[in-house]
Amino acid sequence: MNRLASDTYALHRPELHTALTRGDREIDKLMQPNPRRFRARQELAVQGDPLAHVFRLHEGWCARVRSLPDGRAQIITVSLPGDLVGLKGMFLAEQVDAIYALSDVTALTVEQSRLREAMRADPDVATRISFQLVDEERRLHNRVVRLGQADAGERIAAMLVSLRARLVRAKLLPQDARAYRLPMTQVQIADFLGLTPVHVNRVFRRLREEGLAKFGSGLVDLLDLDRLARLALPVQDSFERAAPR
Amino acid sequence: MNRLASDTYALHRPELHTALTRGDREIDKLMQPNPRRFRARQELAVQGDPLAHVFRLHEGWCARVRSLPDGRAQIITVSLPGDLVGLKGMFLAEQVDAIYALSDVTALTVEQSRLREAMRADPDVATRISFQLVDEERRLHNRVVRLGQADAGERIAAMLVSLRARLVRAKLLPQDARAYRLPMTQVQIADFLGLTPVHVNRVFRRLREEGLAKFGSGLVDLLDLDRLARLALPVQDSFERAAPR
DNA sequence: CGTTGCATTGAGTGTTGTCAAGCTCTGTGG
DNA sequence: CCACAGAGCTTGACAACACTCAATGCAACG
Repeated sequence: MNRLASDTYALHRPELHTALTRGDREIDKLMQPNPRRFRARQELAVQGDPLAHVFRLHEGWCARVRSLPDGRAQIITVSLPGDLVGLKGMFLAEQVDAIYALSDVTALTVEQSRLREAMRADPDVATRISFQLVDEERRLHNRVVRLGQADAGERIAAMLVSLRARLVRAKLLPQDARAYRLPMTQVQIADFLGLTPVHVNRVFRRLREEGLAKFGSGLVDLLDLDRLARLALPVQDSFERAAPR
Repeated sequence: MNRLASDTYALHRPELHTALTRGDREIDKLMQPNPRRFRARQELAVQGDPLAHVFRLHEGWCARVRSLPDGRAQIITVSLPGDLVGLKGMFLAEQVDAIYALSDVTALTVEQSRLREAMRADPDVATRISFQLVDEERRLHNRVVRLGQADAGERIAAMLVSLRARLVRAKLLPQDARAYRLPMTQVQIADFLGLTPVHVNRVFRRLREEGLAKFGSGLVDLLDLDRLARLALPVQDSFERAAPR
């Protein structure tokens, strides 16, 4: 079954579409049949671990976390179902970050070496992998812009809006959905945005008071999506999206 | 002539070494023979431009800049001689950032379409390109950690130390060099680090007063490299480096 | 029912930003 | 040779956004 929706690659080079679609399918074929399961708070990969395989997230969210010796921590990226996780490890000798389950997770796995071989044998697989890397890079660029320039309100608005957009792209939310499950604590959100939990909480309150969004029990409701989107830095990521699946 | 030094890929998967070396050479063969020249402050690519080719920086530095409608700007990455610039454009439909010459620049170019074809035809080229993307991603991860967690002093120290390391890796500086040309104004440094120029200046003064570094006329001198490195967040990028060349 | 993790709020502090002025240096034109 | 303009650097005084510390409430869970 091809899980790739027709417009998943929209806004990217159309001439790559067929190669990407096929490459994606080929990668799925390489995956080991039995998915691995992790509970929330478990680590899919440990900081320092060489990490022998690549994951395709099936259910649940996970985060790449860098912990500093003094206790600070930064969540670098959040991965959603459909994303390929751990590609970087195919090329680098060390795993410098932990990969952490934000919720219960199921994921398919493939040996790094197998995927590397497939990449050499099949140009479509190579294209698909490069595409995933480029897409992550695009999101990281946006993230750098926001961490560098946005204040707390803008950061939070941007996060809420862009996660929603990714979920929609990944067909995990209907086009017009306004609420979604956000399986992150305020502490984790703070680590993601480079703020303190206390301040995240205050901004949440403000958004609530101004009728922009509602929070509670792992759910967000973006009451006024337009104003939130305007609050978020006008960073070009209306097409922020999860990896195709 | 193979400009690839033997240990350029050190700390990365050794089994990739030959593929990377050969892929790198093949990419060089695709480059158009006559280099393009840009003056400092000129744009190699304009925000919005579709950007038809990929650059290999030969001399000079350039920066990827995102400008916001309200006047804020963020320098997302800095590229040094040897780096491949504009790979992302091979996959994405729009150029959302400008690429800006920080100094006078000469660069070789290759048509995007040609490089894409080579990527499909030659697995080593694909490996080399994926490697470059992974390497950029690694640096972006470090950047996110610093923008999220580091204070002004840590950010500046990290920048000085890591640029030095990249120059050394690219063989543009001897292993033990302490001073180097930094072709960026304090305003540009501020935009790179997400600080204000005024504050950058204050931190520079502090570093000067404490005998950690000296600044002047486009030159930095890292007087006390050890202490600077300790000041910088202990982010694992002692192997921060420019792309191989 | 304690305990534990998470959310919430207040009061006070501090790092960084804002505004504004003056400085140095360089190049240019009178 | 001097006057001037412009770009970049430097500094001070003040304001603000975000952080720290601390306490409380509130679930979920053993």
